[in-house]
Amino acid sequence: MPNNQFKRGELYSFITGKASTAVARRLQKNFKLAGIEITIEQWSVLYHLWKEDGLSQQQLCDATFRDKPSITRLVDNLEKLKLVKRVPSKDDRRSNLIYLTPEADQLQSRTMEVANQTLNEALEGVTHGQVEIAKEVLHMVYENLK
Amino acid sequence: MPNNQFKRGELYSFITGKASTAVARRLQKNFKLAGIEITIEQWSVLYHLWKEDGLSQQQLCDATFRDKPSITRLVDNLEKLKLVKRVPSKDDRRSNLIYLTPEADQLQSRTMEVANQTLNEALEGVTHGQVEIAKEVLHMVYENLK
DNA sequence: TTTATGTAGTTGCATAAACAACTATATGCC
DNA sequence: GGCATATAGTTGTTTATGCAACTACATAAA
Repeated sequence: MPNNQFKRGELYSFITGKASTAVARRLQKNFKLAGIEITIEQWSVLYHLWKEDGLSQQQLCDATFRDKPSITRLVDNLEKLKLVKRVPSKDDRRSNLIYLTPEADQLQSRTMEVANQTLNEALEGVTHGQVEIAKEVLHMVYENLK
Repeated sequence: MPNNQFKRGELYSFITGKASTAVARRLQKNFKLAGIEITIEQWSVLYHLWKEDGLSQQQLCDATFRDKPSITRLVDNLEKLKLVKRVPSKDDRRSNLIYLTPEADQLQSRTMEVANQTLNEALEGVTHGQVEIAKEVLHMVYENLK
């Protein structure tokens, strides 16, 4: 079924490229326009900390689908920006718990607003039903490969 | 509609993260298992050159949705690997035309086979109709933000 | 023909990813 | 207790991205 192969190939390029790149760049641009000087990778870490503070680096790895070195360096950079603090865990001395600073708390509402606006831009003209199916497909792709 | 917001937020994370990361990692792993020693970014450039040889770097930018510095460096690395050659254009002396080497030609069939296998793994259990809708959504997202 | 403006490509800098090798601490078993 | 093994986090190296500044060439208008 060569025709189907070709169409799948297109999906492939969408999944790995075009759409996610476009979303990432627009989000970064909108952060900058709003005067929010963080990267989207840093944002993806803060996003989980805003939901629940004091996560370990390993928990951040699981939440953000990154490996340990990536989280080490993202936390390094967030610490440099004074947005988080590493606090050694008392229960397990190998482990750091990551806490938000007041500066990071201040950033939350503006940042989430920009993210929501960007999402609305991205999904303009897309129906709720289409979104549900796209989510299902992307979820199945993830489950197939994780 | 806060419930819908939340569900959109999930799509967001799928588009920018989970699924595309999983696909990229699996593809890289499968290349390595097959003894194909290129990165998926290099592959995405070769992919277009296999379709049509002698593209300019600007045409590769458009085809791969990368900026010019990214293509400059990908072509640098592909040249180091002796997979492509820069040939100055005679029509426009600012422009390089990128040609595949015999080594790159040799790589094509194995590489495309691995890519197709990986795509089949990724889409296992996903129907043709679902794929079409996911493509449509990702395309609209891209068009909304490009 | 000169000048302005646009386009192709390169370079420098900061951030991030994948992978491998490493240290330190915890846990489970003899 | 003491040893093997697992887990949390760090560091080094290579590759890649985004942005800004730059060079060289092309084109169009005065």
